[in-house]
Amino acid sequence: MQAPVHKRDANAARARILNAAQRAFATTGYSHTGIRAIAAEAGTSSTLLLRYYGSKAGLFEAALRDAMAVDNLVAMPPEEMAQTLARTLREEDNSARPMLMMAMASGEPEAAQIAARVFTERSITPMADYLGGADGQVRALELAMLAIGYVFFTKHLPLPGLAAAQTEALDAWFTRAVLDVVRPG
Amino acid sequence: MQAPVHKRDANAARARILNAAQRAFATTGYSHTGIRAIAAEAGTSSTLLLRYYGSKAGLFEAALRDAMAVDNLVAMPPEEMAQTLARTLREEDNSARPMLMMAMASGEPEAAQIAARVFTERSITPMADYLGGADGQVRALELAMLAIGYVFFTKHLPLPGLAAAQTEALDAWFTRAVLDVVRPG
DNA sequence: TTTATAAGTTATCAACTGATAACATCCGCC
DNA sequence: GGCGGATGTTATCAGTTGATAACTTATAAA
Repeated sequence: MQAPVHKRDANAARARILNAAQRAFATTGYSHTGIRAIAAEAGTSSTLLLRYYGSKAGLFEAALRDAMAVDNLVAMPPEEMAQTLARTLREEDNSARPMLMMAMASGEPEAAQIAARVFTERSITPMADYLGGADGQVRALELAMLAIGYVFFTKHLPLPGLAAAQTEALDAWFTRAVLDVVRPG
Repeated sequence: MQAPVHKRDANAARARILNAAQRAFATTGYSHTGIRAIAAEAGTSSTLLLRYYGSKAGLFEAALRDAMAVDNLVAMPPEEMAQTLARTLREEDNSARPMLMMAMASGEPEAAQIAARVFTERSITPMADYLGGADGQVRALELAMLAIGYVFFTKHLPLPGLAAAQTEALDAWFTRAVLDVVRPG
């Protein structure tokens, strides 16, 4: 047999696969990302990937669930939370990754259903609890709409002719809109 | 040969194909919509479809370009325009169709590039001209972000546990946000 | 009436996809 | 020390996809 590149370590392999999947799904989309490509990037084979995660959809769910977390956000005071949410979504690609995965996968019926469920569990619900009140869930959804819209047109779709000055203005508008939702009135 | 269902009429066939494509792309997505399925729904064959539109991507571009138009909107006074934009996006499925097609197709590199180009030409630019001023384009993009976000979570992704009362509250917020962009200050 | 061409069909290809079966090998436990 | 399960690999399948070639038939102009 061909000498294995990595030492035998199932946990490490699982982690490598999960990481490769997150990157791939967020950049190439769902149906255009083959399990062979993910496995290759993780330095293993598609068969092993399937053994660990059951199916491509299972891997997608695991990858999305792992990437999506608002724990650090809901530990901050409201104003700081809003600022941080807007800033991380603007600057760090990793923060926008779950949103990108959702947007990318929303075209595939199977993946879209998974995305909706995971997003509700891991983002909407905790954020609604954090915002509190009778309209907590509605406001969490408003944040989700803003976030998807912003990520969609800044990171996801390569809009031709989007100048830097416009990006700055959009950033300012987005931050203001998030603040208005978090701290209404 | 089998008796043709329709009389020979190239224009009619083209139109049937375009219509079927718009419906299919907006509901099933891009990669999950086969040209065979579109052709069948149009009562013809995939070969004819390809002869008329060159390729699947070509058909997608034609369908999107045909569906996407803001002519009626930019003929209204601002306040009415905002109200109409929000209302049609809320109520009529046909109005949200271009947005759905964009959201669905954004996961496929090829289709996403087409969508970005067509959307810029047919929506962003005319809307920017309509809004006018130095920040016209930025405000047009803000509207686009709001629209995509709203459509995404109300029509596109089937979020489990989204009650009617919440939908109403979201509609109100969305309408208000659109108005704030169109008529700032 | 003849004929060129547009309109439409059937058959088929080559590539890729997710998934499965069968096989090889390393490592911990008794 | 050897045995069994976990870890990993290769080969292969069956289905689907977009696209093309080759073939028919209706229609409109000369």
